[in-house]
Amino acid sequence: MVLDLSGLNDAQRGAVTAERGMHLVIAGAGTGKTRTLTYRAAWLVDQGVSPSKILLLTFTNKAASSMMTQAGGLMGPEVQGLWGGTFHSIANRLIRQDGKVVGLDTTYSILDSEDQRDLVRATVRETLGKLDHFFPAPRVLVNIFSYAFNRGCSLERSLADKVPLAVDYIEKVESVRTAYEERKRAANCLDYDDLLIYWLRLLDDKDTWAEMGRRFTEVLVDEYQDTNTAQGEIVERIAQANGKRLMVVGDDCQSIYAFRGAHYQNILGFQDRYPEAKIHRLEENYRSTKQILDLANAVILNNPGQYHKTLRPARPTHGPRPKVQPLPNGMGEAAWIARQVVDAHQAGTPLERMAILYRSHSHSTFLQADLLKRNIPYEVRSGLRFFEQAHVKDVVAFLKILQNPDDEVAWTRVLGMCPGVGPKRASKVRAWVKGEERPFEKMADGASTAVLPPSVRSTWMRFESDIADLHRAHKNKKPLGDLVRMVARGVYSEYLETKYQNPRNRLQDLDQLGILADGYKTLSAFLSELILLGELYGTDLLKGGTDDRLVLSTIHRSKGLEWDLVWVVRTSEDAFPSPMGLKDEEGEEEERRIFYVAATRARRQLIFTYPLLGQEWGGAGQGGGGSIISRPSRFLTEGKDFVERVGRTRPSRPIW
DNA sequence: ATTAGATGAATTTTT
DNA sequence: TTCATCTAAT
Repeated sequence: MVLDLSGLNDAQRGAVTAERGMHLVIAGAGTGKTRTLTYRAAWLVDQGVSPSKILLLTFTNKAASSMMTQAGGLMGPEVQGLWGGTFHSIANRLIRQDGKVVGLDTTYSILDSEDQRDLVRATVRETLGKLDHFFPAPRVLVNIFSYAFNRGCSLERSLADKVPLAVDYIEKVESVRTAYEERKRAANCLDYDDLLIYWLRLLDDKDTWAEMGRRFTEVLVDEYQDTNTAQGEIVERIAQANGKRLMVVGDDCQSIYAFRGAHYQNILGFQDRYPEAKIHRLEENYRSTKQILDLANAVILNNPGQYHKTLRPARPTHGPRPKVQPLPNGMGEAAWIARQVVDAHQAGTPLERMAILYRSHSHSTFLQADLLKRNIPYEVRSGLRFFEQAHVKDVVAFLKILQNPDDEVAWTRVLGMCPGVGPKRASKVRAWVKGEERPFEKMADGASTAVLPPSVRSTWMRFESDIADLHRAHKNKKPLGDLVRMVARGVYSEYLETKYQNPRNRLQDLDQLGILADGYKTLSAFLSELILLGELYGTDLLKGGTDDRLVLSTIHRSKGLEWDLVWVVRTSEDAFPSPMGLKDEEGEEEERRIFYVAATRARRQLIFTYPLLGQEWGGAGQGGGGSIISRPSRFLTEGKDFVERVGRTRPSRPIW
């Protein structure tokens, strides 16, 4: 393979062909970050490094998949050998393989955030009983635990940061965490953070640490500004083991995951920690017009602590100034944008080159309703993922108990589907399972019904026999898709029909799930990837038909992507910056970075809209809530010299 | 003793 | 739309 580097600019080429060692690439939005990183990987292979010795890490799945696609374009089939993915998915691959070294039972299940919440809820109920109203909700507790780990700080600090009103509960919160950890261990379940914890444990072990250094002679990290303390530590320990061969790429201005413990100090401090590291700067922007970059640069300048780089357009591209359009209300906003989309489409821009972005998923509801009404094909990249839909999780729960019979969360879910069985009776059956040597074999004879009252025995018996059949099919190495189909056609189908109003659509999803499952060799690989790569499915697999679809996405999930036309909705003071985000000191700066990310997604045209009437809370029903006149977002005010405001609908009222 | 159904409240961002 | 708690029914 001879790699053609002529398409790169000097700065990019410098980074790509730099001698092997420690490198920090500071790269603004649209400057070819991922390109540089994938060329680097291809260049290393060109230099004789085996692809299987290169570890490419990113923070999100989308970034990982676009990186692997690009790398595949450069190096062809050799890309197969590359170790590329998110921190969590790589962690899973490594500890499934070697977890035994650190005392892990490698048939573990992975908990998603809903599972975590359920388990925490059960733990709270059992350890604390009744609580007063101000004790943090399970969902919040999960956040607090996770934030403490990802930031590497104490639980108390985390609690004070996230829920200052609840600091007095610290002891109770601590006891819940202890009990939760214990419960996970008993159920042989790992949550997202545990995946990283066990990777760190592997690195604690001298031998596996050294082995890891030999295994990955080159480490490349994308979106480094989004790494948190734990991830930063993983990267650095591997680098210490492999003779400091590490390249990290990032943009401190695009650090938007502080709520998860990411800190752009990680990237700012890199030079201090590694004085020998070589710094590369990419400032030539290949994406946007000058008018868009001017706005982005002007707004981010209001963040004092940021590395100041000015994005320059690589080519002299000009276009219209970004526009600001106030509209009467949320529905008007949606309708106006939809009309613009239609116009642009008729003028020749494919839908897939346009996107509508928003701060929070809830801002998309009016848009979805309007697009549906007009028959405009769209794809939503926020909210529930394929895997997170209740019916998919239901079926997956059946499969999870086959892989890991100790999985309390999955058992509880399955048991809860049986009428007459709630939390209490479920725990009796779980206790029975734990006590049996071969629970599945015994279930074929209806053995577990003994612990239930007579009234529910016959119903549960049918669940039992389904589970026993599944177990047998799995032992006989039936294709994984068959297992999915067995569940979907068994007792579960009755549950599905009664529980959900749209059973037909859901059954179609389950067909897709079966097809997806057929592509995997092992149950464990299927289950892990479903959870860890969840967002990659759903949209791609399910909505057949046209490929030309408009994208609706949260700004967070839009990172790293680009479109010709971008609308950013709800850019009013009451929605963006998000009121929630302004709680602490650094909140405003983070919101400003989010705004920066949104603006720099656009290639040719950028349009901000906001509703003059504030959020309508309860929908159509109660007319109580919002008749407050909104003001445009402070970020638009900061960039007012670089935007054009159009269609003032309230001439008497000064908008700026 | 448990569960199921109803009522009232709340809502950022991701692995 | 989803979540927690209260109350009625089994």
